[in-house]
Amino acid sequence: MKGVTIEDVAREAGVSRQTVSRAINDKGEISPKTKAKVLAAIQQLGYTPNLQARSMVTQRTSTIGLIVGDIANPYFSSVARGLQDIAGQHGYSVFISNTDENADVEHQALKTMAAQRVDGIVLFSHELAEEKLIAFANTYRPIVLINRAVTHPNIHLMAVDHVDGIRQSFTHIWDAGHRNIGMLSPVQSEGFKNSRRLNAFKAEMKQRGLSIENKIFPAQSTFDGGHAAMLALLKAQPDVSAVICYNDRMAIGALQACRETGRSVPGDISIVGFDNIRVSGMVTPPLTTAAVDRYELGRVAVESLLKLINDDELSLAPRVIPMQLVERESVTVAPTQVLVN
Amino acid sequence: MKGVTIEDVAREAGVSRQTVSRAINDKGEISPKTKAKVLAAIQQLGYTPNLQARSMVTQRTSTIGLIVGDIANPYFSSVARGLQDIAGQHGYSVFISNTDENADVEHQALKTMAAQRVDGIVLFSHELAEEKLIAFANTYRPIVLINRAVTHPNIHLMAVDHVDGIRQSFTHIWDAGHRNIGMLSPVQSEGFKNSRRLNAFKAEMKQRGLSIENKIFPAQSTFDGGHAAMLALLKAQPDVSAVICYNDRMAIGALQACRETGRSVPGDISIVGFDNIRVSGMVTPPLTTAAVDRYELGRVAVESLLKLINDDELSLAPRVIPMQLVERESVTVAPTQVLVN
DNA sequence: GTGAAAGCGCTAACAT
DNA sequence: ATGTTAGCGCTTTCAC
Repeated sequence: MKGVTIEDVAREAGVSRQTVSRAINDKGEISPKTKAKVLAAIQQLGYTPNLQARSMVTQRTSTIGLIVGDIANPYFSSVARGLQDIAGQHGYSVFISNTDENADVEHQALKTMAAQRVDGIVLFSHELAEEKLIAFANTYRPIVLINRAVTHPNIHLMAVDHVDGIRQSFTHIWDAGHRNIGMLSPVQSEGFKNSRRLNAFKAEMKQRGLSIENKIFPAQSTFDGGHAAMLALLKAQPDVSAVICYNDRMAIGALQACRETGRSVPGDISIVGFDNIRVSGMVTPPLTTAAVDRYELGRVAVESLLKLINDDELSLAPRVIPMQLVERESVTVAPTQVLVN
Repeated sequence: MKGVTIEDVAREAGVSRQTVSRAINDKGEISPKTKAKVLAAIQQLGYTPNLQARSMVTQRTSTIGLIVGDIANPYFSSVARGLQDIAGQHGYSVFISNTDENADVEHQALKTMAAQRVDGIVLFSHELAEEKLIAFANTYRPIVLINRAVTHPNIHLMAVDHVDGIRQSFTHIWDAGHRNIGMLSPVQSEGFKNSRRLNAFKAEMKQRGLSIENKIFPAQSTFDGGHAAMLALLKAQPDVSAVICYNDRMAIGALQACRETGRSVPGDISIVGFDNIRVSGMVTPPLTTAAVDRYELGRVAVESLLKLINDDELSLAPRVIPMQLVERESVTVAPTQVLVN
């Protein structure tokens, strides 16, 4: 970087540094004439204000941090895009950091953002211990925390309504007449104790008087996992007529399992995914799935963050982001089902 | 942010600011005892060094910029991930900015990065006028420019070998006995004058003595575009036996077109994609396609960038990133072809 | 309307 | 081994 400073501009324009500063920031009175002179000098020297130096005095960096599990995951990258667009419109640059959902890495990412003095942080965190998150929030503000409930004055909560997503999916297949319903769920792990989606499924089943006995098949939440779990479900429940999957990757694996075992989707079995990943519209049959507008999520997250940044006292109520069911072709009415209700 | 500074730590530990600095940066002699004392004070106060302030004096921000077309595009997000991982290992944070391949936005992104005083920039740029890029490079260094040839001492060139990718694809289907070969290409536009992939295809055809007359069908480089172009190709060349597509999205659209018109892939027609996007392994049939290791690309790009950052004098020779053909199931030997050669 | 002085938080260079 | 001085590039405050 060529080291042209405000001093150089001042000399070139024959004014003081302050005058240059005034010309740049358009505040404080300055005669149009000198302003033009300064601007010309800036142009000629190719001067770019040093934001770092500015932030030393303004205590604002015009920078925000986004911490995600993995930017290569389309879910996060869409959120990132929405966030960046709005941030950019407001003159903010954004740092992005990946955690792979590892507690230590999450902690480290937070510290780095703080060291960079970002003006605010949008955080996806599953693994970092609550007390550490709170300890951090005690020294930093504001944080927009997504899909996790940690109460703290410096943390603004925002969550996608997964429960409602499952409810919509369930209602959709229920209304199509399905009664023998299964679910492909993830395996419960250390850092993943309670799946809101699984619990929502259980609640829906219970509410309709359906037993969940032998209806829930856990596996890795991947294509292969979905494939294996579907095979298991098919074996245990040959008559299953509709399956709700934890996510689209599992659903696509399930599609594959159906194909291999000679079942037609949705002819023999209806399948519903969750997430609406890019592939979902391209598989055969195109997948019906519950979706969040991820770009919108990113947008909403920064907008709140920006408000929080601009008002130290502000505290926002937790915000719920709705889901919608994207109806494609993997669900149809139950074939020869006797409607019980 | 709680404003605890090096001064506070110094007071707490009963030493000078400089001593605190020494304890933090582990350089310059310092007695283990005082160092421990300082570290304790840091711990107690929850002090985080202000990187902005540090960079004012070191003239280094520990920050790099990545400018891509669209982070929501899996291609770029994978590159980003590779880049971030390596950058992170070296203590660098990364700013990411999207351009949507718009010249003005690209220019703006560059200026913003410069204003943030990032230590280096990895740039994907198609649209920015060459003279503007050069003008920028005159004031900023280093830049790693990917997939575009602009010669400048401050710009290090890095390009994926698309020509070789097409060559491999072509050779693959040629060796499988195909002779009636078509291509689905993008439409030539303002900012997109010469497709290296299309030119490579033409070259391969010519070299084998094949005419390109009525064999190249342009469309939007999307799923729908591929679908439409394939329909057109099928109409013009009912006997086409293999098709090379500009990218996987077009290839998947082509798959769909084949399905609709009752052609089996690869039974009747072999199809080759380009890019190896995530979906490609999941469609039916799984797509044979030319791939770059995108994570690797990001990795290699930062590694060069870091070298350049650490040596003002260094200048690196242009670097070519190889492609590999990922052989899946959309290509098979030509059915009833008379081998001419 | 413009300039001079002070200082943001830190480290490099030079004392001690 | 530790402290003191100066200054990075900018804006804020207060003179003029």
